[in-house]
Amino acid sequence: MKKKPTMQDVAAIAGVSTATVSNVINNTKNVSEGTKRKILEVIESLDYIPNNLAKSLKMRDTKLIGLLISDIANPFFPPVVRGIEDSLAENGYNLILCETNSDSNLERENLRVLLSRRIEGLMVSLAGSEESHFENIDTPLVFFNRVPVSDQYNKVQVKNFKAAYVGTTHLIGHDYKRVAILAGPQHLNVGRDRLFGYKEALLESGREVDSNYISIREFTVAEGYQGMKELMNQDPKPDAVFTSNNALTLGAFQFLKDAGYRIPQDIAFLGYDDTQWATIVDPPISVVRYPMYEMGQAIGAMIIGLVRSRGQEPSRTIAFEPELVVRKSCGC
Amino acid sequence: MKKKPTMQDVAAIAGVSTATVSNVINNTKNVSEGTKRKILEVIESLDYIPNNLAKSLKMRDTKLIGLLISDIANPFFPPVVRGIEDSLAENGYNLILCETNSDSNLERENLRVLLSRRIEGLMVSLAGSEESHFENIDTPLVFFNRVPVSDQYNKVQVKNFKAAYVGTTHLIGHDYKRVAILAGPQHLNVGRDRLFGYKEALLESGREVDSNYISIREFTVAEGYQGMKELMNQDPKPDAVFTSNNALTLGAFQFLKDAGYRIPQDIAFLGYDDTQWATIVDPPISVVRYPMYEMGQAIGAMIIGLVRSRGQEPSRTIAFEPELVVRKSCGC
DNA sequence: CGCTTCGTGTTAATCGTTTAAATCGATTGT
DNA sequence: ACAATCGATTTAAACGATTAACACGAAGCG
Repeated sequence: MKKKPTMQDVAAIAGVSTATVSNVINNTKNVSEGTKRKILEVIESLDYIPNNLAKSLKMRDTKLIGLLISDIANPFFPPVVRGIEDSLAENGYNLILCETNSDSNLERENLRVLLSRRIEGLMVSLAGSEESHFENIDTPLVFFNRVPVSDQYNKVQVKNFKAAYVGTTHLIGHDYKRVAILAGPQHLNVGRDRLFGYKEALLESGREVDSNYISIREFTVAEGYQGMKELMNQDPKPDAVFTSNNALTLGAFQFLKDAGYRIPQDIAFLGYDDTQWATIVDPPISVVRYPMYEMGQAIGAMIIGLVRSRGQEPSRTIAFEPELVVRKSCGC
Repeated sequence: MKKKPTMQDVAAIAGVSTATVSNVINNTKNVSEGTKRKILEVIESLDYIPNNLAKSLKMRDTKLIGLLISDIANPFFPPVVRGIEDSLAENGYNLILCETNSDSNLERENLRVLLSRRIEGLMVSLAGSEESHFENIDTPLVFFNRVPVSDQYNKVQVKNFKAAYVGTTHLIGHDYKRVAILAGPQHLNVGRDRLFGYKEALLESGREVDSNYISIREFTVAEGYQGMKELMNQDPKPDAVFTSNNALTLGAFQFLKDAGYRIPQDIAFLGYDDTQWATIVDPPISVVRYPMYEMGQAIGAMIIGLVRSRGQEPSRTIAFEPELVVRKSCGC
């Protein structure tokens, strides 16, 4: 692990100054063919690779963007991150990934580290309802997925309200009488908005909102399983259910299978977020879904735009439309 | 987006030298209570965050580790990356993520960028069979998943041969007569080794290797679908199949469902890599699986170890054992 | 009293780049 | 013939931290 060669070394061997070396590397000034060739030879022979730390320090840019999410193993994130990465790579930026495990304290710590690394922009899916640590940072910021309410921020969202509204309306439209929902934590925008959408759909079609058919749960598979079980303990049982998150969908479906319920005869089922498995299970699951890869691209493009415009632009919000994919698990 | 305060600023306002400021920040020398408090106050009031670029430049370390994979959206990676991240975070390192899209040229380019960022270590799942660009880099290096053959490198692998061997043996043991395999690209170690394991299992139990029951495919869902279709066109049809990768598993299962085959009556099915959906489909799929999160942790721990020991240690290989999870899709 | 020791702080060089300003021949125009 | 111009290159000052070496007054000691 010997010391890496520097621009000094290259310059000395080539018999020129570092300024000239810098100029051939960056094509920033005319350098005569002769010396240029000589320098390139030396670079090659030394395996010289410029030190970007020094460059960044001097230039005050790092081409580094931070990503702060709860858990990459949550199936929602991978396609989104892929889109982000593609978008950043296209523009010569690199991604530095931090996971918060949905812990706001970890989030705050990671934020400090990222800022000390002088990231040029940051993309965040909030860990929890705490968001004060983002208040006065002067680095371009884009929230996505779990976003703060304040509209002083840039956001890339999905239309959570609409997703639940459309899903629930579809179930009502197919004449299910007792439509239940597995809802998420109410301190998260994604939890709240989806529940509102569900309620609104019921009210608009003249139904009553019956709290017995609302189960508020953490976004985990185990909670989905348990929540579904409790919903099926109601009397009368619900005849349709909307599960408002991918983990809840998985858990709920699991329970219904285990307990021997027939879908959609005993209960109609509408899930959240698509996966290739959704078409394979029996019956294929209807879902409300979003174009995750495209969302990722949009997030990446937005942060790049902000970096380029030095954060001068007013805050924007992009909201993606939900798509209802009807398969066999509910009326069609 | 005003200029960020520097240590100079802090020092000037607090009426001390930068040396002293540095010393209170890093707890590296005795500083009297009074001045320490004063300095901390100034830091607080300025929202001063140290510039890690400068620190890294001077200290010659970045606490940055690179990760080079083909595609985070491949379901194999997320749990592994989670394990890696946890392991790195525990030791104060950050992760910089690059995707190669299985393109060796992109891989080489990304490698250069990462090296110029002076990452302290690099973890790689190879893009293809080209690996020469890793030959002379003097940065600690760990390969995983898709690894080079040479044992001059550090690797965290799975026992690919054994996985296929155990799986195939299980199928043979349950008296299936015509065991087929959906195998992967033969220029990748993971493709080759799994096919070898399959063949070896057949030979050892006195069976013949029949190339009609071997379909060599790219690792994609579409190829799995197509490959399974062709296998079922053989006469006589195979009565069992081992799909040697998660995407192939998905595609093959999809085809069998679509075509109306009954599992395991018409054909026994053994998949690769576990997912929560595997227990939900009908019938629940038997699989050969690995502890992905733990593998990630091991990868992270290994690279940290190498960084700490300055790469003095001899090359090591850790190989994880496959686990056979028997569900309803094949003899049990 | 003179000498060492100790606790606090400061000075200034350094890490590896970039770049404005300066330098230096050679060429050009009149 | 002489100033002006031009192209190629060098000089040297940043960027924002760390840290060895040093400075200085107070305290300890025989």
